[in-house]
Amino acid sequence: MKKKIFDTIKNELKRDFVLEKPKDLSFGHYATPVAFSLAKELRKSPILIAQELAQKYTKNDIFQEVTALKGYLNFKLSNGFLDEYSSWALTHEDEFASDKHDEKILLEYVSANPTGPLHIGHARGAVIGDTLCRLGRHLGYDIDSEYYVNDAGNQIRLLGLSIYLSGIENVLKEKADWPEEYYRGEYIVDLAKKAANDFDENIFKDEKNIEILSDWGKDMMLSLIEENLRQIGIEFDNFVSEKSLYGKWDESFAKLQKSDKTYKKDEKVWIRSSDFGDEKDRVVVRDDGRATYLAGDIIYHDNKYQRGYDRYINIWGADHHGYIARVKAAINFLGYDESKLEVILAQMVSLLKGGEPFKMSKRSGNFILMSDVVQEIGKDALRFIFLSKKADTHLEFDVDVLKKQDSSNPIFYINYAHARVNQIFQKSGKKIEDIRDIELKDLTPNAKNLLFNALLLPEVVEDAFQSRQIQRLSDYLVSLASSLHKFYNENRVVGSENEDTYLKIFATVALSIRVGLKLMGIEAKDKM
RNA sequence: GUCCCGAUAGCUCAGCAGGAUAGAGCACUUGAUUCCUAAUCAAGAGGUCAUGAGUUCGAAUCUCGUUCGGGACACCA
Repeated sequence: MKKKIFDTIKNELKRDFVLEKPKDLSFGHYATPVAFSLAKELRKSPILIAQELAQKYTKNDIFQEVTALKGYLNFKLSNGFLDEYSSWALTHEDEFASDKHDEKILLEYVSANPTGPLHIGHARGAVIGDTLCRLGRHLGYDIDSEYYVNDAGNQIRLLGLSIYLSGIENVLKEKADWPEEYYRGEYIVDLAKKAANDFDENIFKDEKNIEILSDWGKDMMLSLIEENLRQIGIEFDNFVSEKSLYGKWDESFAKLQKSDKTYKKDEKVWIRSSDFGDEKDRVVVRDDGRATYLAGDIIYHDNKYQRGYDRYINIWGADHHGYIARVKAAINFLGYDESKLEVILAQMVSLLKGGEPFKMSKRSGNFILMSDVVQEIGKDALRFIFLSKKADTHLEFDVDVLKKQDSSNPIFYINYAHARVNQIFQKSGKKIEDIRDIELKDLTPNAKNLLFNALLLPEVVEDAFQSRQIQRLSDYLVSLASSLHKFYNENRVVGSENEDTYLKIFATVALSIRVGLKLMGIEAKDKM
């Protein structure tokens, strides 16, 4: 809708301009302050310019009225335009708010270490990533989602060791000698017991078995993580194992060396990441010849770029921010365009319940499990809360609020609007097919504005994806639901002379809510 | 010390490449139900947009400084 209007206006204007929505719909549906920027060039008052411009749009099917007010140019859409669009949308639900784009995107998210179940912080990145994926695909982007599995290195050995020691204590009932760092938490004990069952108790009697337990534990954790993800409606296209890429190190390393951005110092190999704003250069190969953790990411990104996407999006926890510069540097040194990589940082989450804040820490064992929160408030509420706040702000929320069944709980409020429309249709005894092609006549300003709001979904979806600001979609749905509730309270639908007209508008509202929620991974309810 | 993110109503947060009178929800006060679910709606009250300067027709929004809060600063992954 916006695109069409933009083009129509541009046809006359023949220059770039900003199209915005006025604060108050009584001004118009769209507006532009273009006269202000023209004022300087033309050396005329913006008020006059706006008046002259408004004249140009008198003959037009899309606009009912174009007016100039205090220098602003306001466009009021015609009933016919909105009506036609509404009819189309109601018969093309799957295509509504969709689009076509050519870009191929690789979206990497979650990528939590397979050393424990997902905690609430992981869930935020997971939900944001999954929703971006849904939005992008609906808009016609070709997106692959990917989970990078850190299945090599110390933390995996630490997992095996933790299971091993836990087995000694909890299965063999002997005293174990715990090192300073190890994984805590119930799940380690569970793993130890399961290991005793799957293998044999004797596995805890020889330190050589730690390696076996590491590998086995990693697999167990990965399938637990996949199960956690399924709980909130997330499935990945690919899982890429860090370990499996290690064989390619020589190849990637050779590319790096060609760039003359590597050098040897103190028997180690460094990359000049400080050229890219990193605090200092980083070691990629230690003096004993072993590659560092960064090497893993270098191979992985080499691998990603070899697969030839137009754009790469990584969603990382905020604690990884220091990593962006060095990974981008490495990508550049490998000979690729690092600007194709976009990193979204998901900030920390604090959870409240009864006013008590929890801090989470993966190592300490007192982190909040995502699955516990899902159990408390359900998948939909969890998804919604993460999608209703900007990724880059710290988020604090109270689980008790999301359990409430009233307007303080936004997901409930939206669903209620959707269910309400459904109930009204049932009362009226009509179906969408009965009213979707009728002509809307004599629309009151309020009815027209409600319809207009419902038809905004496509541009909101586009904007939410392009700007990676998903909260714009959730905000929109809340305000659309609010408009519906308001209209419902002011107007009787069933039995009124406007019944069909209102049903059609309501159906359009419900359509936007349903499609919008679906893109957020939430199924709209027909009944509360 | 360096870097990243933030600071908007009592609380939790929006504010869309600067634009019309600063928004929502919660909480608070008041009102609406013989009628489609009042699980809702309406009205009221509540703000020096942390702070100082700059840019310009115009700043919550852009730039710089300051203050406060959170986080990150491994040859660990």
